[in-house]
Order: sequence, then C-alpha cells, then structure tokens
Amino acid sequence: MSGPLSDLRDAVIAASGAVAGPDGGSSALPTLERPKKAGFGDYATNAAMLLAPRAGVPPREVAGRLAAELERRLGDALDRVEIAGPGFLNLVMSDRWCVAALAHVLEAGEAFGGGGAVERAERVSIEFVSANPTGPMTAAGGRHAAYGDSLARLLQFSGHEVTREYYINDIGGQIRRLGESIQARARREEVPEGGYEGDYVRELADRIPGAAHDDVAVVAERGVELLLDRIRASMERFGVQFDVWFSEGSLHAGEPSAVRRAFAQLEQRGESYRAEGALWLRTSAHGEPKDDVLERSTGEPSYFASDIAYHLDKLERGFDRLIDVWGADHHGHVARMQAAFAALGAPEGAMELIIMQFVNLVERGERASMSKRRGDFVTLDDLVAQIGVDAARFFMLQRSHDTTVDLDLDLAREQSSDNPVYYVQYAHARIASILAKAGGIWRVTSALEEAPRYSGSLQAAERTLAKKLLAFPDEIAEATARRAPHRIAVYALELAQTFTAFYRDCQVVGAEGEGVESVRLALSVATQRTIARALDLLGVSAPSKM
RNA sequence: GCCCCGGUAGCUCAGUUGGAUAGAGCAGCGGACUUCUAAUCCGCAGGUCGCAGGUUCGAAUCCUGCCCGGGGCGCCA
Repeated sequence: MSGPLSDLRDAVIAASGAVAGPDGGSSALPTLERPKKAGFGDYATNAAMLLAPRAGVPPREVAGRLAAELERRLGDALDRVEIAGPGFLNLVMSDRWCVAALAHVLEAGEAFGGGGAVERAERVSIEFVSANPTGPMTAAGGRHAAYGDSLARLLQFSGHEVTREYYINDIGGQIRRLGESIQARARREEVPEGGYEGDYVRELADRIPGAAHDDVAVVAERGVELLLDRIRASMERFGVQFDVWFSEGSLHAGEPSAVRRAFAQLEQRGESYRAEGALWLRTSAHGEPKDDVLERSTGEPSYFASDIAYHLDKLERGFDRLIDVWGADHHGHVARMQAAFAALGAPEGAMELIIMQFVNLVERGERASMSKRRGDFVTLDDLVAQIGVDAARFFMLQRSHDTTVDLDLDLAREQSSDNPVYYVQYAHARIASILAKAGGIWRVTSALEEAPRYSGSLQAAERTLAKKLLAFPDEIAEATARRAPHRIAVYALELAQTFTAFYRDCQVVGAEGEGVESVRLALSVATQRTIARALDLLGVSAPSKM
C-alpha cells in the first residue's frame, strides 16, 4: 500500500535501521501510531525504546539520534520531532504534509481505502445465516446477515472475488418435525412433542392444500418452500443478496451423490472405517477426542456427512478460501469440521469457521430465550418494521461478533432515534448541503483542483480531519484481516464526530483567505466520500438530505 | 470434568495484537438555536479495566490460577 502514511512508516523504519547500524537490527518493527491525546504530536513511534536494549544506550539518547535522522530524511514534511516520556518520538507533521495527504485522498477518489489485497486476490466463498427453513427469519438471523454481508463487502472492497452462500438444511429430523407440526395444525390437533408451536405453522397449514392428509414428507417439502420464500424476501428487504442458495438435499441426489463421492474420497485416503453397523470418520487422527459418524447404522448419512460433502463441493468449485459464519451453538462442531477438512486433504488454513455469539431477547430487564421451536422469538421483519434497516444493521454491526448482544425491542424502538447511525448519516447529509450552498458541482470541481496547491497554514480542526481521513485504509485493512466489520462502524462514528468538530470551528463556504475555501471544500468532499464508503461497507444508506 | 466467548463509567459497548493521563454513545446535571442542516454543539460528573499472582522500561491487552455470566461437548441439525 502506498500513501503518505506508509511513506512515513518506511522513513521511521529506515531511520531506525540507520541508527542501529549494520548488526544492531531490531527484532520488532517499530510502531507508528496516532496518539490518543493531543500534545503528543500527530504520530508517535516507539522505535527508540526498541533499539535501546540492543544498543546498550538509554532510550532517550537513542531517541536523540533517531530524531536527527528523521529530520534529515523527512525534510519539510516534518515540522518538528519531540522526545517524550520514556523515549517516545512524537512527530509533528507540517501543514504542507497534511495538504499532500489530503491530495492523496482526493486522487484516490472513490477507490480510497480499497484494493489492499489486489496482489493476492482470492476467490472467497462466504456462507452465513443458513438458518433452518423451519420458521421465519429471526432478529438473531439478522445479526448473521448483517455481519456476513458486511464482511463480504469488505473482502470485495479489498479486491477479493466473493460468493455469498446460504446453506439450506432442507432434510433431516427438524424438517420432518416441521411437516408433522403443519399436519397436526391442519387437523386442528396439538403439535407433537418437540414440534414447532409458532403461529406461522397454522398459517402454513392453511396455505398448503391437503396438509391434513398428504404424506408428511410432501407437506414438509411444501412448508420449506413457503418458508424459504419468506426468508428470501426478508433477506432482500434487509439488503442482503445471496449468490447461491445451496440445498443440503441436493447433496444426496444424483448417482453417485456428492455425499457418496465424499465418502469415497475419505475411504480412499484411509480416513474412514465401518464399525457397529455405522461408517466412521477417523477425526481422532486429527486431534479430536473421538471419531464421528458419517453414516448411521440405519443407513442414513449424518448431518456431518452433508457438511463434509458441501465443503468438498465448494473446494471443487475452485474457491481459495471458505469462510463459514456459525452461531455459538455450533462451536462444538468447529474442531470436528476442521478435522474432516484435513481428512479430505484440503489445504491447511483454507477454511475459516467464525463463531458469532448470541442475540438475547430482553424483556423487563430479563434475558428470555429465543426459541424457534416454541415460537417465542422476534422476527427480523418485526425488527426492521420498528426501527428500519439502517438502524437495525448498524445496531447489529456496532458490536464485535464475539460479544453477546442483548436486544430489547421496546428499548430499541424507543432509542432508535438515538441510534448513532443517524449521527453518521446526518454528517453526510450536512456535507451535501454545504456543497450545494458553495455553488454545486462546478465550484466543487475547481476546489478539488486548487486544494492540493494550497500553501497556507491549517487550523487544528483541519489537520485533525485530514489525519482521520488518512487512517481509513488502515482501518479497512484491519477490519478485513480481523473479520471485524464493527471497526468500520466505530470509525464511521469517529469520522462523523471529527467532521462535526471541523464544521463547528471552520466556516467552509465563503471562508476568508487565499485558497482556504477550496481546502475546506476538498476536506468536505473527501469526508463525504469516506463516510459514504464506510456506510456502504456496513450496508447502510448515505442520504443527501435528512 | 473438558472446550469456546464474555466480564472496562449507572446502562450498552470500543480500546489500533504491549505504550504515555483507559475512550464513545445513552442516561444524569448545567449551558448554547438570527448559523454552511440543532437528528447538533460546549461544559460538569461518573473507573479496584472480575479477583490474585507473574513476565518488563511499560499490562485493560501476554502467562498461570481462581470467581461470575452465556454457549458447547449426540448414530440432533
């Protein structure tokens, strides 16, 4: 990645190497960070503290040499260097450097922050949500949808080729129980033990002709179709578009079926055996405490068998990387699946299983369980109807995927006007208003051309905003690498706050001074684009008017 | 018993893989609307970073042990 920040980082590393001398190379790379507190410069590095132990010289003394070296290398990009605390070097950049940074952001245009992975672009499959088609999409499913979709957007923006997949568990015991439940309702009976009790089951019974008398398997199949239609519609409303809806049942169709082919591959590799009438996979040979069943003694393949066949299918479709987003209740399945993946002979590390913590439904301050079977859950459609897609997605994405989220629908409704998403959107809309006031597209275009030539001084708020914008590519890289889209939500909020401070301190339209208005317009445009991009990565709209 | 996630302000959560005086939103208190959008802004108050050790120049962050909450350990999916 190139840009003012990486040039600066390179300079620090080079200066550090020069001070260390030929055989004093430090093991750890020095950091370049943005200090939290004002007064510690624009950027700070711990380089001197890393060099000191090897050089056998006090850190502050090393810092002195480093400071001289940096001043020499950076020239007029640097205003001054300060040695602080135990040996930090605080770099205060010149206004000229900040203007050049802004120019860099403007030049990158819409692509700013993206393309970080183009040299090693991968074909990525990301499977998420994959909720059983035994009921409507729940609010918890919305968290998976928001997360998976946002991660997909991040990967795409970084340069990867991404396929979004929804795996449909359309066979097995749960589906049979759905069929039995629908049939029972059609007959005006109670659902059987362990069946589905939600009201939607009655609706399905009414909508399926012959539900009371047809074969349960047929009723179940019709029920799944109807529920899938609803699920697809919910996902669409939520702004999530899947490229592939993959049926578990299809893995058992054909001759030989995908499952049989997977079995054959495992057998050929000596990874499976028969015992007690069942077919077993030697997961214990891959670090698991015990082996697992592929085919039951009844001759029926297990869910595990389907999952193995599904992942083999993905490999055969040519993906370099398989990402699955699973609920916390599936975490016991993770090690087993990794073992199976290794047993197939798949490349190590090519499959990532991400565990998403639960969404709890909160009522009167108490956590209630969300049970699809008992029918007491909040649907995603309910949530969206009450607070809207933007607020729902932002709410879900603000938290890290490995923290449990409490959802109090009353509170969510009550507080939806306080949702930080509006603050971010408002900053975006406000900029649109400023640009219109400035004289529209023509004036803005000329401002973008003039701004890089600005040679005057900058206000603190202008410098802070330029630096915040410059941090965006690193945020993208970090959020993508760590599969952490919530970082983008946090960044978007901080950027909006930084812009609002700038708006408060610096009049844009009609600003006094040669070129000042142009620089401020340019900062506004760069901010607007960056906010729009951040919101887009979250799947949230960026309105021009509010 | 073993495994995974969490424990940070009254509440909900961030915390740039070890940095300096731990941050934001909401709630609370006190202020600011003739503005380039007040869905905003400014100020105040609020903390044993679950507990106890350890590692080092330096720990919310890394290591060990313990406590609390959630989840998981099926020929269920």
